[in-house]
Amino acid sequence: MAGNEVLLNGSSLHEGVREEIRRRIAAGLYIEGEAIPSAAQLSEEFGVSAITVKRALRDLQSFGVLTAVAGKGTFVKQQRRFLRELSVGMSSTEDARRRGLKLTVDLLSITREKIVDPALLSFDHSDALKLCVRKIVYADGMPVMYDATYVSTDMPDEIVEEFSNCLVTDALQNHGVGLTDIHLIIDAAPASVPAQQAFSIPSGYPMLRRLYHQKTTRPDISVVGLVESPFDRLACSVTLPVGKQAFGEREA
Amino acid sequence: MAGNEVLLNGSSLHEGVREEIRRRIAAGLYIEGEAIPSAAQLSEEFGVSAITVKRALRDLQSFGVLTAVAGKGTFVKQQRRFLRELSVGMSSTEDARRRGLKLTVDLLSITREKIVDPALLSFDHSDALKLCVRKIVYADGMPVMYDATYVSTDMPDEIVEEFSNCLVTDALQNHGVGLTDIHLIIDAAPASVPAQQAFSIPSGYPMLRRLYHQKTTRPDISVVGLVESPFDRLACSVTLPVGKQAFGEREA
DNA sequence: GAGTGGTCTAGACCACCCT
DNA sequence: GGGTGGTCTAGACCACTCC
Repeated sequence: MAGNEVLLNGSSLHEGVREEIRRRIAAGLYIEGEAIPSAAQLSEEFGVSAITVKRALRDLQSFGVLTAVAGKGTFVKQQRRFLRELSVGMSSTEDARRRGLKLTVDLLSITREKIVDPALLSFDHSDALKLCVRKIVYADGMPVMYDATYVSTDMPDEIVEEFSNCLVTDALQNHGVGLTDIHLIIDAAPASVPAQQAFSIPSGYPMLRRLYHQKTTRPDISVVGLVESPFDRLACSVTLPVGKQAFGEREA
Repeated sequence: MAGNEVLLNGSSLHEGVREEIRRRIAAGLYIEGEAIPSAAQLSEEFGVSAITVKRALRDLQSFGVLTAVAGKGTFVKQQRRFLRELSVGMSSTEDARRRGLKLTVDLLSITREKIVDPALLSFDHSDALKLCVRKIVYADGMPVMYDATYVSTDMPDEIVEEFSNCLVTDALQNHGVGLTDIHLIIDAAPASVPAQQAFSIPSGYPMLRRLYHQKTTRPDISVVGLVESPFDRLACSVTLPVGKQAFGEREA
C-alpha cells in the first residue's frame, strides 16, 4: 500500500479524494470514456477507507463527471451539451437537421391519463383525460430530452400515428395545424424516477426542465407538456429584443 | 426498540426510509419549519442502522425537502418558489415592488477580475480586467439569487456606489444608461461553492442558472453576468409570440 | 453534559460482468 | 471465480448547540 499520500484539499476526506480525482481528469490522467481505477485500488492508493472513496465517486456522479456501471467499473463521462434556441422562427427538427444534428425519437408510451403534475396543472386545470405521449429525444445518438406531451383525446388517428416518429408539434404541423403562442416555464429540479432510468443517472441529478403550453390555430387543440434534460446535456438560449424583465409573483 | 416496521417501498433500505419520511411530511405528520425526530430516534423506530437513516436524510436535503443544522436538528424546509418573468417590458425591482415583493440586496464584494467562467467567456472573450460585483438578492427576506455581474472597469464611481443598493442594470438606468438587447443562456448545474454557503445547501444541489449579456444604449458599456438560484426558490417564465423554436448547434 | 448532525472506519453481503 | 459497484451494519470520533 502507498498510504502516505498527502491530499488535504477540502475540509473533509471524501472532498479531498473527490477533488484529486477531478484534478486527474482535468489533467488528462483519467481519459474521457475510459474507466478509472476501481474503488479498492483508489482506497489503497490514497490510504483511506473504501467507503470514503465510494462516497467521493458517488458525489462525482451527481456532478456529471463520472458514470458507474455495477460489475464493470467507473468511467469518465463524455462532456457534450447542446443548445436549444428559443424565440427563433424555425421548427426544431427542421433546424436540427440543417445544422447537421441527427434528431431521433424513441417512443416510450402512449396512454390516457389525467394531468397530475402540479406545475402542468397551472397551464391546464381541466380534469379531463388526456392523450399522453412519452418519448426520449436523442441528438446525435445521445439522449438529451425526456418528454411527456399531453393533448386532447379526440386527436385524429392519422396524427397520433406520427407521434412515434417526430415531435408532437411537428406532427401537428404536418397535418395543417399551425402553432401560435407558446408559454414556457423553465426551471431546474432533481431527476424524476423515469428520467433516472432513461439517462442512467443517479437520483437527485440536476435537470433542466421546460414546461410548455403551446396554442395552435385550432382553438380546440392545445398542447401542454414537460421536457426534462440532464444539466450537462442541454441548455436554453433566449434573446429578448427589449432588455427589460419583470420579477413576477409568487407561485401557487 | 420497535424494530418490526415493514416499510419496503424502494428497492433499497435507505430509499424506503427516505420515502416514508417524505410521506410523513406530505401527510402533515412532520410540519414545515419544524424539526423531525433525530437520526438516532428514526434509526430505532425503523429498525435500521443509523448510517442508513443518515443516508436517507442526506438525500432528502439534496431534494430540497429537509435542511439539517449540525448540533440542532433536521428540519422540514419551507416550500416557496418565485417566478421570474422574462420578455415583459418592466424593470425587475420596479415590478417586484408593485407586486408587493420586497427585494433586498446583500453586497458581497466588488473586485477586479478577469472572466474565467467558460460559459461567460462565450459572451465576452476579451481578456481585460473587469469590475465584478457579487451579491445575494432576497425576495421577501428569502435568498433567491446569487449574482456575479461583470462590467468594464472604467465605470463612473457614482454608478458603482449604487451597486450596493440595487441591481446593476437598475443602477445604470438611474444614470441614464438605457438597456437594449439581452441574450440569455438558461441552464441547470450543481451548486457552486459560494452558492452553497450563500443558501446553506449541500454540494450537488440543483441550481437554475441564467447567464446574461445585456447591451446598452452606450456601445462602450455592456454587462455580462451569472445568476444562480436554488431550484426550489426560482423559476423562469417566457412567452414567445411565434410558436416556433430552433434546435441549436453544439456548444464549444 | 447530553444531544445533534457529519464524518470515517473495517468488515460484510449482494448482483452484476467478464473471462 | 475474481473483480466490480452498491448497500448495510456496528461502532467510533468530532464540532456544534442548548441547557
